[in-house]
Amino acid sequence: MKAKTVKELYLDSKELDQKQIYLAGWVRNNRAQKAFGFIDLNDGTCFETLQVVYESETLENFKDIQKIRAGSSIEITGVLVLTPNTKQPFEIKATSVTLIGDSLEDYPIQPKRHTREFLRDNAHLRMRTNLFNAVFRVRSVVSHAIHKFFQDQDFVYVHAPIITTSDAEGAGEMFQVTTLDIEKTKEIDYLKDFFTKKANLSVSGQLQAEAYALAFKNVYTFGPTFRAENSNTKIHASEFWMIEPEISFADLNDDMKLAEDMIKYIIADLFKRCPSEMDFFDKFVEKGLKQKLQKVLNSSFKTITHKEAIDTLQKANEEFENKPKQGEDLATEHEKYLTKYFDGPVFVIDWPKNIKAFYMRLNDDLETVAAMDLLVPKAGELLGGSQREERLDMLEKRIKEFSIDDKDLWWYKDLRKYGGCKHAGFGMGLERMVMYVTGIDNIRDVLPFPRTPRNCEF
RNA sequence: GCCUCAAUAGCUCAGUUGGUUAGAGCACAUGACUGUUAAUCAUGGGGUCCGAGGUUCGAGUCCUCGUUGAGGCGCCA
Repeated sequence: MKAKTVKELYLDSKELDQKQIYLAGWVRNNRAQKAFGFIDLNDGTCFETLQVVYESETLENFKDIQKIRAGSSIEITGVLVLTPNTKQPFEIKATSVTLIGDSLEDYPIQPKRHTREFLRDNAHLRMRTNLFNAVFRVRSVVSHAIHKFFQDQDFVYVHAPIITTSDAEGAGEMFQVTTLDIEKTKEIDYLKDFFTKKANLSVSGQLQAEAYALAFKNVYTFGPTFRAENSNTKIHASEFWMIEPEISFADLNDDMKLAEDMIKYIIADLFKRCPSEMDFFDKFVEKGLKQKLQKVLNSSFKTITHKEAIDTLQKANEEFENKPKQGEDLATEHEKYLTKYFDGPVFVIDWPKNIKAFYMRLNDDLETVAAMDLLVPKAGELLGGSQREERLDMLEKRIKEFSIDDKDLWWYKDLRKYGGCKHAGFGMGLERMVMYVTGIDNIRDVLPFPRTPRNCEF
């Protein structure tokens, strides 16, 4: 008999009524009574569990089945029975239950509430809980939705290099990559290192994506990103996944439109494909989550300039620890106020040129750059992007202003010499998107095995 | 990197002003129970009170240092 999955049973329960079923999975809970008992079985194919009923009359090994502990893997055959008057729409009346892999007495995942911290310490087991099962299925579905969104519009998926010798990306501290024996090397000579120069893990694939955009028109990257900052917050990790689309013959408005369309596409797809998971988050993680996301789907994102943002903050009847000032960066408390004030995602555009990266296009006021940050509650800066400086003379001027060593940027400047055009792009942290749509407020709980300062277990 | 807080049974926690043998619920084991669904009930086993030092007649409790974790800020996606 071909094995069924729990998901298939839920999809076809009416047709399968009274049919013999074979399937395998893991025991979430086992409630044994004198002459019968109930097993909640999850096989990983969907959020729901399947209730298996076993009875002493029909099962020779009834006494053994009663003792099967949570976490054990089992194989069962039985008859599907519709049960419209109970909590679950159907169940399986077992004709055989076989223990495949026992779960020892000290199994950490019990049918009870655990703290997120404890489950983080058990990252190899935590996806067996309702919460993390839902989180990591959603992470997968969001990733797929992102690919669909771009591929359906003929964007080319570019695998940006993970090792780079360019130090000019300017997006943060980098992890060094070397084959030198650092325990034995006293004076470091990079000419003797693997790449004959100092190499690091990439903090962004953007510069390389620009090169591909100027051949394929529209491209995106989607891959791991590494940041070595000693950053201890709920929204930072040392290893995370980033999506970086880059679009040619496009300006900042096109860029913002793309970001907004993408976010709405992801949310709509999630509602369609993960209704059980979204119900669970709405009920147990963030009350009102679904309504919040529904509202995002049905409204246009707000846009304000950096100057207007500071004005709003200065007029606010609120004591900020960091006083908002024109020409200066927004502090976390400012971002939080703005998202609350606008009650939804808000683009902040036209940032002072000195606090943004060298490659961002200078606006006609010569004071601001065509940059945008999309702020959302919980995840903070969900994505950030800009129109790129396509004018070679302006770019070189900006590189000088930032005192950047541009010897590694020759190829990047070439892109302005040979068929350059206006282009734009943004970078979105996948984890921040997953946080936003699930209501989970710690990035360590949306990464399969999170890497943060002092933590590289598993 | 800075600041604040925390660490007691496998898990979640209580533990009074420093005072006898450190408790509860869940989990686990044994038993009871004819429809449970975080089942229920009874009985039982289970402790390096984070580590090292110190104060004291006496430390889970007070002090110092360390480790780990959490929250906030900074940096960023």
